[in-house]
Amino acid sequence: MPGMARTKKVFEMELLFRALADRTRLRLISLMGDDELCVCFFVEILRASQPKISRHLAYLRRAGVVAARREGKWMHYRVVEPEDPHAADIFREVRAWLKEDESMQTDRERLMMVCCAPQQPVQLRGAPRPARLSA
Amino acid sequence: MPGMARTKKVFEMELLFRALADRTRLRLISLMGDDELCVCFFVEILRASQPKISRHLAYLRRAGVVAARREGKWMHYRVVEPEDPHAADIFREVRAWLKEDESMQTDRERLMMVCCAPQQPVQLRGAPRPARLSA
DNA sequence: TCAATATATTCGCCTAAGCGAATGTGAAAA
DNA sequence: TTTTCACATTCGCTTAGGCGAATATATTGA
Repeated sequence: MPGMARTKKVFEMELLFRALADRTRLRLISLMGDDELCVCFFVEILRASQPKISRHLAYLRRAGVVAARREGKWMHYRVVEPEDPHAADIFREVRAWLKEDESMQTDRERLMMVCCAPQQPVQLRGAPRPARLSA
Repeated sequence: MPGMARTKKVFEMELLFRALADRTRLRLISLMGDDELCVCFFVEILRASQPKISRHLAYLRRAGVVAARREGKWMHYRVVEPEDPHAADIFREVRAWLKEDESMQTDRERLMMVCCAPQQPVQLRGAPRPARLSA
């Protein structure tokens, strides 16, 4: 039924924009960048409660914007490009925007500081560090 | 205070995405295209109640996505490009996406049919036709 | 001045969704 | 096997926002 497909496309647009319409979720997407990141880092950097972070990550997962991978006790989240080419274009623009935003840069700088510090904060002892930042 | 400015930017992102996170509002933006359009046409084409259309147009106006101009009894709405260059890029991508969406194309075809018809529907007698379509 | 027209706003109801607090779950460690 | 750790989910509450119905407002025409 072609009517269904049309409706579905617009629904996916709405889904994407709803996912992007929240400051916490924008910060999560910005922190992931092009790498995987462990949940405990989001909690540490955003200084938000763990359930709050988990709920927003679940929201992003349901919207198809991120994917999760389990590694032992830890969950790693990464950004997923939308299949629709237009959606992918828009999503790329959004991430470029986030890269230039000052408050998002501050978050990422804090992430670098935490990852590269000789001594991890108590919450993060033993947590798997993001690949690119730990090199 | 630089902290304010940072927060404001992200808030404007959220505002834009919330404005885009609704099917009716996407249809309104798509119908405006690059022209002004009179409210009565939105009501006619979307086959929605006049208060519903007005409320969504007010929402878009508050979000800074459209502007309104009065001409006698009629109100004309048009799309406004965001000031922020990244926001403008994203908004352009969204409108390009809308142009390629089938259901949005159907709306615009209906608009052309109504505007170019020799006899306007009862609701639209005397309504000012959009500039480019009435030529 | 009064009625008609085009549009905007308000009201009451309902759902989506945000938050903190508490609780559940799966994997590793003890 | 029990405990601990990392994370997910649920619950109760609150707000944003969508809708139809009714009403308000602004402009024009009679």
